Amino acid sequence: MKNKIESRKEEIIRVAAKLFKEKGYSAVTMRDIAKTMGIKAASLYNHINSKQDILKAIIISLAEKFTAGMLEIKGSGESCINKLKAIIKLHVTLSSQNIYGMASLNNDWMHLEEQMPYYIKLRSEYEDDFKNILEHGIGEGELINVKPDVMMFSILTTLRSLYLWIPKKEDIDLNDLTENLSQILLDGINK
Amino acid sequence: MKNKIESRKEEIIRVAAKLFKEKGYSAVTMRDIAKTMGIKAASLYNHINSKQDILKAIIISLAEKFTAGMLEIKGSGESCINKLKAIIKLHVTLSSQNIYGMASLNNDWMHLEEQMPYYIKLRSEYEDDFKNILEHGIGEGELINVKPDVMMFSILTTLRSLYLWIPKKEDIDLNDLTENLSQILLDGINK
DNA sequence: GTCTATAAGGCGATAGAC
DNA sequence: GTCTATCGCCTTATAGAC
Repeated sequence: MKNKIESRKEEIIRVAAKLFKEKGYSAVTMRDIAKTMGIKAASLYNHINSKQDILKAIIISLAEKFTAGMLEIKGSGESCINKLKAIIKLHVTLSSQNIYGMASLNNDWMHLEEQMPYYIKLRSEYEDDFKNILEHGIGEGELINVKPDVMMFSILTTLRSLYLWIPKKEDIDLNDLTENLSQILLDGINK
Repeated sequence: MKNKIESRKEEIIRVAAKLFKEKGYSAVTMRDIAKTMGIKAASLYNHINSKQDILKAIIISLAEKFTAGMLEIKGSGESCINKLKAIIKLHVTLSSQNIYGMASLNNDWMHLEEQMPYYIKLRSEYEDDFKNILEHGIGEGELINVKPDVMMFSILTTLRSLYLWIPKKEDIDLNDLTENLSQILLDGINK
């Protein structure tokens, strides 16, 4: 893990992501970002080329981390249930490390310009891989025989919303959360 | 159920909700709404007072429907599991009837002005009622003993995201969906 | 009820001084 | 690297003709 001093560009991206989470990309102005940093809007352009570049930096790097995580899980040779537990852990880890970025990834991707097709491709491939794991689990009798579409929707929307919920619990233990989520998502809540 | 002819005001709200789902409240202009309706932006102001009024009309009416539904479920005297099934059905029903409005309810509530505190109040009370049902279920041994916060988060985020998913399945049967979701959310997917 | 014209201000981005 | 000043465009909303 690199631990170098945060560059001005990195600071802009960090501050912007936080504001994007609160109001959304379109409602945040370059003047808002600059004011939060204590400088003038024009000064931002010495470090970034455009507002769009900030959004791109936030979303694409995060989407690629999910793709890399799924690639590893796919090739792990584990059982379906263990692969699903690994996916849950992947989402808890990346969401807790990038709470603000996750908001843009979920809610502001439609404001991407040149990078939109690339983002859509990564997301589609991720969902295909996820569904493939579920279909194998059903085929080999590990999972109940319910439509894999509905299963994936249910699990993935919960995981994608983690960023909304993790910051609220200040005393949260991420291992506990991963364990509780695995139990609830895989085994249900009915005794 | 009223079946009167759609007024111009209702048309504006319907068209706006669809655009808000695609790009978010802040990124949709009055010109966008007007152009979709085939009129000029200035003409919209003969039917509504402001852009903010449109958002208010979309979000508050929907939030109040959820509150009314929860009130009925709370007083039903059913078991915890049956109350949860009724909540799932409530979300499937309201989401399928208001796909575009659900997007604003989830993503654009932070752009409410005067009505924001009222919206926050309705949402908090809904979540408190939901958690209360879960806590009773745990206390009486109907549900497994996992943190009710995590349970509620998991179920409620899935239900709140239904609007993203229902329109994709053109041939969907809402009773099937309710049944599948109940099975997955309550009993899990692990065989 | 819709139009044209316009007010009053905010937007992203650039030029050039320091 | 930050500033002031500014450009050209877009924003919500209003006034008043038809």
